[in-house]
Amino acid sequence: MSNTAAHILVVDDNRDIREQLGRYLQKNGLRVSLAESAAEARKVLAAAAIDLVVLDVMMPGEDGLSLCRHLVEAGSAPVILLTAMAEETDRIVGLEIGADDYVTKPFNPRELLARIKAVLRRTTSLPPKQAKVQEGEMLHFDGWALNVARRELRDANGVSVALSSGEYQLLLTFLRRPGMVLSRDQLLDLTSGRAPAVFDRSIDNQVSRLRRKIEEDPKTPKLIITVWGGGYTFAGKVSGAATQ
Amino acid sequence: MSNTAAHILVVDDNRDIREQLGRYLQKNGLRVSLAESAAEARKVLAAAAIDLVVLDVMMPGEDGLSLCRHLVEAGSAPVILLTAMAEETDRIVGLEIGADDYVTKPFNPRELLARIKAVLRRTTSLPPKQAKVQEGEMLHFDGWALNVARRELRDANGVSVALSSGEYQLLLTFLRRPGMVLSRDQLLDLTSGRAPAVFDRSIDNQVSRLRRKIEEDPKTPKLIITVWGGGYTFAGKVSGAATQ
DNA sequence: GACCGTGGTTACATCTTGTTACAGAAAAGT
DNA sequence: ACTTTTCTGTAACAAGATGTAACCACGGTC
Repeated sequence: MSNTAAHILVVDDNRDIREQLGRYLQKNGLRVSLAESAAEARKVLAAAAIDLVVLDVMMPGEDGLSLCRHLVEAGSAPVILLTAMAEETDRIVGLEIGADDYVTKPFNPRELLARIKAVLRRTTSLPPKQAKVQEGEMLHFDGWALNVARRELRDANGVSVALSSGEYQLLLTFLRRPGMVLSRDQLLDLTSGRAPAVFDRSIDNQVSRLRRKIEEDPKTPKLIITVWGGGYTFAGKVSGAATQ
Repeated sequence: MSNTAAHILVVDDNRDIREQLGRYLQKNGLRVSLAESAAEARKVLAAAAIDLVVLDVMMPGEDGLSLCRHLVEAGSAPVILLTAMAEETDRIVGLEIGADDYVTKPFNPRELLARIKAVLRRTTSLPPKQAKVQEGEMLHFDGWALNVARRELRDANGVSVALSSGEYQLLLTFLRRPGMVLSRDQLLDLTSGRAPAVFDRSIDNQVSRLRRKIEEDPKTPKLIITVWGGGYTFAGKVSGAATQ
């Protein structure tokens, strides 16, 4: 869980609701931004790191559902829908589109807060893209030391080993998620943000190249372990891990 | 995302609800297990890889909320609560405890399905059951030592024996449930999450392969014992057993 | 433009795992 | 006890996944 308060964006065309809700959330320890339209919301999203969006479905101009779909597809932030309609259809549509939750108006702010926290708990339990690099952050594993800011890897004797940016990115991705099995698609997304091609073997190759540099015996890897049919996992002990 | 259907556990003391819901979910491509009490649910959870639990809050015996709390704390599986009460208090309590969502009875199965999918989408985006492997967790049995984090098996002399992913997974499954008789279907589910094929002998083969590596005399196994007509059981003494 | 490092693609050897087949073992039937 | 049926062990095979060398395109340098 992050040590800084989560940043919530409230999108609602009704000023009263928007501001009252904003105050309530702020009072409960959250950082809050407000937007009165989908267009304004997009601007905020582009300019700030938003952890969660509370979104009114019914708004003039661009529909809330459309913005919701966009957010989900882009994976930018989890969404809780506000809907004035008690009709199931709309709520279900919202969830099917991929909203993380919804609340019907009129809503109890305490309930909305609980739902926000529930969604955040799931969402932030595993970091999204990549956290910002701490100043001078060092990651140690199996005798190696990675200086994150300098992108420099040194062995137990302090000898520097050059990493290409792809190798660095891959290693960092592993070190931030030790013990977790990451699929090739996830690795591709996390290292380069690229979508997988049909027969994409680029990750396999990067893994092979990285192993050649950090494994004692690349033929029997002890650090980057293959999970057959699943991907790869980093099996080494990582210390100085970033609290992300 | 997994390539196999998600496995849902429905816990409700009302037989009609339980079975109707089970059928509905199954018809919609999910694998389903049923339990009529919290106690039964715990058994199923120990014996199968459950991806999500749909849980009635009000049940005789152990309260649903108590089981829910346990599940959330252990990180075993996400939970959707079923509550008969429309009262906000209970719903909020459920969310505050850490349930991933709730649905009030009487519920629309289609909505529940949408919610299940929404929760699974979040949950499976990064592997779930993957519970936190204890740092340096070691499992010892019959002179062997399995380092869980490193996926490394060593014999009494410290000689490392290479295990394939499947063998490791199978061994871990046994070690976590010593003395318990596990059917082939359960083992298949627990090791790979796969549903059994019609004449599925893959587990037999994996057992055979694992025996070849860890049994002194694979012809007369002492550790992985066949239960005729029942499955297999691990007969060795396991120490350093994990909280699972 | 030649040179170089990087990283994706291709190709092929190798490894892993599920399937099949058949022999043997255990239970059930007679 | 003998036969039949069912289940299990495992060798052999095949499909699919992975490791990696080799190749090539691209962008940056000099």
